[in-house]
Amino acid sequence: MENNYLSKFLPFPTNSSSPSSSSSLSLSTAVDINLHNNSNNQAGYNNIKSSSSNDDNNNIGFLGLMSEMEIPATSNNDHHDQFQIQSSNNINAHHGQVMKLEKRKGDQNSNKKARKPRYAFQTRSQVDILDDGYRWRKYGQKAVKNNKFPRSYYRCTHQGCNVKKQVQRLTKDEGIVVTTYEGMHSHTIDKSTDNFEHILSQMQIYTTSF
DNA sequence: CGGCTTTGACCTGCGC
DNA sequence: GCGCAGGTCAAAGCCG
Repeated sequence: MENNYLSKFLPFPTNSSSPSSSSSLSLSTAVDINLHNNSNNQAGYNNIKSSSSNDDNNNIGFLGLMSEMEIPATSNNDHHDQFQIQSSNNINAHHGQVMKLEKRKGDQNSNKKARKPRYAFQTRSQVDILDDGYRWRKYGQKAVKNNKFPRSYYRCTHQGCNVKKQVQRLTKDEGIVVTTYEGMHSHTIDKSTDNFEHILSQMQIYTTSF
């Protein structure tokens, strides 16, 4: 049920499985989720807040999700390139950078490559890396304008899986971590994600009608 | 030794 | 055209 719903938005299969073991995260209170199905409905993003009314360092509040849903395969429009997280901080997770799946040398055909949808999660957490059960390799880190925290770039290490994610902490609220997923995992979870599943199970999902 | 992180260089797109 | 910012590469180093 919820999992099905979630799996619609999450960049990974949410088939509940994988029992026990540890991860670095814990969750002690319920959190609210607000799912936004694309669109310009960014205003609501600012209104998302965690119901866990505490700032306990160990708690994770899931503050929101934004998604850039499927880009019409045949669309030739470029404006899809612009992906923005808008928060009170003006995080700009933007950028229609063409994915360089191959070497950067002379992109032979100048076709516009459609970008994969990206999903941004805001979480309140002490740790930057949410243990979602997949294995990630960090491949870059960049200073971000107007943000004292760098943005980190990760790629799924599973063979043939091209999923990427970016992790960035807000300047204005250092407790908030924005994780942006790009692409879909084509495989099952690599390691057990007890706690993450726990997190998911405690999420309260709010759907807004558009 | 293999897997991972760090980090500077490089590439690309965009705005002026 | 230039400069800036975002995104990626890849060599070097670290660690178990």
